[in-house]
Amino acid sequence: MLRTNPAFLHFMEQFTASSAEGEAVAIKTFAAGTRLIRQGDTISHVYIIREGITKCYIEEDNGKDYIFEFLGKGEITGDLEGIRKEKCLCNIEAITPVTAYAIPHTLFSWLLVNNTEFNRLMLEELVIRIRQTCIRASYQQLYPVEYALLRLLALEAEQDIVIPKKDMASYLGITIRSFNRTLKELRSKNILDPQGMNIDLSRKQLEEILRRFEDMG
Amino acid sequence: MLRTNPAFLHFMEQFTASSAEGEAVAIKTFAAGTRLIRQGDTISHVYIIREGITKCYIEEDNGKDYIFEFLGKGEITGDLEGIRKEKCLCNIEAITPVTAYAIPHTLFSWLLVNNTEFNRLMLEELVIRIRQTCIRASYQQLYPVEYALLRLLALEAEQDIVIPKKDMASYLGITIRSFNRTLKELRSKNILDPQGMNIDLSRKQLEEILRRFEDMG
DNA sequence: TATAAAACGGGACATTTGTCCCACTTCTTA
DNA sequence: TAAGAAGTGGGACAAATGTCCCGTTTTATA
Repeated sequence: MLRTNPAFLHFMEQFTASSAEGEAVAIKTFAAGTRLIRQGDTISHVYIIREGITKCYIEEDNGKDYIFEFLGKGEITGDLEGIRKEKCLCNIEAITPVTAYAIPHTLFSWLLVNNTEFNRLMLEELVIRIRQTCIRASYQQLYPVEYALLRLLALEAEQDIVIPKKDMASYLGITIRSFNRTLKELRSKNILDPQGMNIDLSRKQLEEILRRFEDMG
Repeated sequence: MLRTNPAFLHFMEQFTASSAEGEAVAIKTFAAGTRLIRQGDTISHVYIIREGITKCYIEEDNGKDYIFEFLGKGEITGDLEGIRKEKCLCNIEAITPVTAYAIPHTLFSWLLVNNTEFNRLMLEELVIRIRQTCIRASYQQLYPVEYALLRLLALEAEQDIVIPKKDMASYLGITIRSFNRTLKELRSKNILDPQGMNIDLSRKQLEEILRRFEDMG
């Protein structure tokens, strides 16, 4: 759920410090709640997050949001639009204060062609993104919400970040009402702790429950 | 829904015809119903479809399928696994007889590094795939099935291909029962023709109906 | 051509999810 | 500190979707 890319971050640190072209890279800061990128806009920079957490989401015309990922250190965004000049697909919104490298499209394109390492990092990043998006789209479509919610809470516990409830619901593509209802059911089954939304099981027990969903739906 | 990539196909035709390295590329044929790639396998080739149509889908442990795309001429598959050596994410199954270029991973990697055009084509392909997957995941999650079904039927009419009902349902991530029910509702609203599943509206009328969904859900 | 196998279409019912609404808390800020 | 705004949690009902099942039609094949 919170993607990071240490290799990309490391590359940028090196690149800005040691290369002449690195001077074209600016560092921008964004307050929590502001957007790095606005869906539908045409942009001229690619961002690589240096610090902070953002959410990447589509706002549908009916007013609902669908969050794809939370992006942290080293994640790149605006890259799709840098590679194929199209309007921005998603909103990228800071949910904590964010600082990011801003790379002009000209430099971005130049790096893709002239820097093998950068090109490689970009390819791998795109591949990871496709894999994760596909895996999630599939199980959110084919398993009950309870299953997806448990997986989400497990991830949240591993990385210890706190995501607003509203955003978790949007990540699952459901309403807050459904989200709350499912939480309550999990509590009544003693899978979550009585008040909060923490998983009240050992890793092993959790896996056993997830497996049960998978064995027969 | 049926993705194709003429530029990729064209590249392969040129490459196999004119380059020495092209000799490493084999042409394989697959009967309808057989798989080019099996989910979970480790593979050593990338395929580019020369002729025919395949479906790209994940089989979940609970027995349900989720189809991401139907892939036609010029589409590449096995590329994710060629870039990052991981187990296959999806099944690729021929739904018509298929012939495809089979490119060994060694050559694939070599092309990515040494052939700027190929690298470029690959980047663009990945970007397109991400965009489409994201867009679809979002609206399938946030709009009623009726909306997604209409969009699907509109696409099917444009390209004129026939997809089995079972597969259309899997593409939408729903059961055949729900699929039939929705068809019936659309017929009773005179949006589809009385017997079949063809859209019985002008392009304009259809867009009007889709817009209504988008304006308020 | 006869028969089995597969696809099709839909009724009846259960489950899941959304919508609407309200009471209660918490947070702003005038 | 009071008043309004925003967030929380959940009841009641409506709508959407899945499950199970059965009779019909189409397709494949012996």
